[in-house]
Amino acid sequence: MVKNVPTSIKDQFLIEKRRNQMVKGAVTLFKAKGFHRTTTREIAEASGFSIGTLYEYIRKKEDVLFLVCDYIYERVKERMGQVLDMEKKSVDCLSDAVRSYFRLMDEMQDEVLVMYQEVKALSRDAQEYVLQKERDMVHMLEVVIGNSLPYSIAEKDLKLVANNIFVHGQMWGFRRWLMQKEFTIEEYTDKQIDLLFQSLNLPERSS
Amino acid sequence: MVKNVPTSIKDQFLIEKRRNQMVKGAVTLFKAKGFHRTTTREIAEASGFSIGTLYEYIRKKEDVLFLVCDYIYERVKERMGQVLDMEKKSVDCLSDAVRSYFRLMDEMQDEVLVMYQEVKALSRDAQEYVLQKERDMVHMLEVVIGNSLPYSIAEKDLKLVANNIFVHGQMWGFRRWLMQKEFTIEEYTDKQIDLLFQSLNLPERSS
Amino acid sequence: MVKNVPTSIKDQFLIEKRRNQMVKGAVTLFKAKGFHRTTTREIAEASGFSIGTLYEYIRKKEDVLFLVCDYIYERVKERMGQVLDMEKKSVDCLSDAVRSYFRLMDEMQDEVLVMYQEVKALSRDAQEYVLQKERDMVHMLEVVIGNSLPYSIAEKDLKLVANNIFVHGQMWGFRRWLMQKEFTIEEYTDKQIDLLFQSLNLPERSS
Amino acid sequence: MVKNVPTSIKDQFLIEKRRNQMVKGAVTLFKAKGFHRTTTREIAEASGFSIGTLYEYIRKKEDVLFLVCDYIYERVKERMGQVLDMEKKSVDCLSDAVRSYFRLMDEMQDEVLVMYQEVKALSRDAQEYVLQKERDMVHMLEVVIGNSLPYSIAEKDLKLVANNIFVHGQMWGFRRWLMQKEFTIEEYTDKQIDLLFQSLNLPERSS
DNA sequence: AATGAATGAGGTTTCATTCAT
DNA sequence: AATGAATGAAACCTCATTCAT
Repeated sequence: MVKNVPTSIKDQFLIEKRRNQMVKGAVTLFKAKGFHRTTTREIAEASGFSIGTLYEYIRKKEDVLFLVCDYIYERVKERMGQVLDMEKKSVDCLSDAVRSYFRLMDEMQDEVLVMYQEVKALSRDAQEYVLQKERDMVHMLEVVIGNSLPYSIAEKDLKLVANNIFVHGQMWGFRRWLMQKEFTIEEYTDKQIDLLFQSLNLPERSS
Repeated sequence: MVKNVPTSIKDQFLIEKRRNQMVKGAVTLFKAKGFHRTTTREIAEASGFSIGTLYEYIRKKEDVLFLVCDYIYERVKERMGQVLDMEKKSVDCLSDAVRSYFRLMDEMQDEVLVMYQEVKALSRDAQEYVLQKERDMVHMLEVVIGNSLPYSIAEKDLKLVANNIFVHGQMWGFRRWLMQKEFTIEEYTDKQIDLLFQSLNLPERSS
Repeated sequence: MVKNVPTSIKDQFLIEKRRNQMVKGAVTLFKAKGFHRTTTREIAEASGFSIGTLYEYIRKKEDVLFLVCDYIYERVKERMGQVLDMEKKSVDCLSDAVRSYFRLMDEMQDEVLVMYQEVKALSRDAQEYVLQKERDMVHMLEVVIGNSLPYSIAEKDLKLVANNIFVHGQMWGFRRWLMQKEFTIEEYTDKQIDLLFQSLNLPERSS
Repeated sequence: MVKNVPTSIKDQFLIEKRRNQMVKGAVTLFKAKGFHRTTTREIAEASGFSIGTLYEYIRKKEDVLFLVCDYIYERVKERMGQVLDMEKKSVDCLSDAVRSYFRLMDEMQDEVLVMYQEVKALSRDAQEYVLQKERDMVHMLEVVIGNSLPYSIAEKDLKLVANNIFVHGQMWGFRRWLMQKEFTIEEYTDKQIDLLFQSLNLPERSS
């Protein structure tokens, strides 16, 4: 399930460290100029090492983008996992999960925006990999919703609701110019949860 | 409000014709390879004329992308206008509008996908122009919703709901690999309208 | 049997002209620095046009080398053809052919040297193509020898003798530092023909 | 006359050992991909040590090629010396020498091919050195021929015949695709010796 | 109006070599 | 002696744009 980017470096710890530098530098650049307008030299510079060193840790420019995408999904999965681990299966759990997810999407706005706009620059393979990660995440939401509902719900409806929540979270980032002029992240979260609960016939949150 | 792409050609009719050829050819290419990976030569070829001729009708490659975006929004606005023109202000009007909008998003999937993935390649100016068009469209939805509701609703809630609907429509296209394996466009539309109506406390649709 | 190098130029006459410029420029450079040490920019400059233009007439640097090889073989085949066309089938015909071939190898020394040292830089495909041309040329020599001999000779012996002659011709060029200090091309030719005739038990040439 | 490649290692025995590893690995690689397409990293790996270590035993990549060429000539000279040492000066001696030389060329095919195709990648200095070795070897053949002939022969003719033999030997390797489909090494040797003897007016070999 | 040959800036990637450990 | 991470010059190639015909 893990797709490793080849490297000629042997020190695993160094790989980790350098690639983190890369992701950090690259996200800033991609956000500002997009993947295609960013040169590999700029990425190297922003990462704090030479172009030669950059290519010791990746094979192709595309690998940087893949690393960025991977980084995002790893973070999301980690966070979602924390919420899911909580064993209490109640309605509160759902609002907590959504709130948690939205907060993460707010924190990782830049990364999400970048990923949203640039995935299609990845190879078919990498796109498929990223898509699977997305499916996994939506599935996590499905589980939370399923656990939280006091009644049973059709599989398909579950899927749709989960997808809606998922997209609403990303939308906060990728439609920032439209949403963030109107709402704070708290307002946005509250209102979306209200709408969600209403559409699911759940009791008003006490908040 | 209209942003014209300069050209050295005098014959207005010819401009229209050639640019339609361009948009058609370009969308196919952009969908397949993305804006950056598509060359101007390919666009010219797909449009049925030479690279020299292409540059008689645009100034820069970016102009082609702009023309594509413009084309999409023109179509959406036109269609939404038709729905809005209907004077009856009832709940049915809302479901009709959403249904209509979703159907259009289904028809123009490719164009929407392209636009979604490539806007950031436009210049600030053009992006601002496109963003405004999007605001206009969301506003149209706000009007429809406002007109349809039997009760009054806060401005902010209206905006959020309109944005949700807008994104749900696009989501059908840009998350096609996830949605279209699960639903037909009719199912998707019905279910989303159901959820929408429930979240708005509107009576179940009869259909 | 012809392996065309793709180009984006449509004017056939122009292709011919530009490629001749290329071959001329490239041979000089390859002779001086070898294929790998010669840069595409140098080739473009030596050809009298820009790097961009160079790449309108070829796809890869390797194509230049292929064009050079092709040029040589075309020339040799043409010249050998002239000799072979002469219908008189006598011993003189053989010495004429060898003399003719050696003279050509002398004229095209640089090209032959280049080809000798650089064929292995070609792709498998191109190498196969070039090898076939070489087989063709050796076969032409076989025919001349066969026609000239007053007695019959085993197929294998014919092949060996033809190969020897062929290599002796090239050797004049690719071992120039050793041969050309010792002999003039006339001396070299005369002496090789003497040895050849003796080994074939043919009467001493009158010359 | 010996041209030493500088190194920072003191232990002479180690130098010898490591360089043998290098030559062995390098020949395989050069044969497969040519000198220029082979990277120093590959050479190091094929030699069984790290890139850092490689550079402890050579100064520049070219040194590896030089070492390979040197190795070949050392072997040839050694073998030819053995044959020459035999004091009997007869016609048999000539056919033995040729046979011996051809056998060596067969054994060292790969090395000879590599050297043939890559000498021009050496510096002027190294090329001059290698050329001198070649002159030495041709001269050894001249001596053998001179000793074997029952009549006197002009210096120039001697030189030419020696050169022909020399090239015929290498030709077995560098024209392998053409020769080795047609002949076994024994056939090839026999036939070439036949032709040689005939051209020198020597009696048919008994064998 | 239409064509397509020409241009060259600039992008990605490779790889010989160094040097601190 | 051995290692391998770091470097950056330099190579190949692409492609948006121009302009003479």
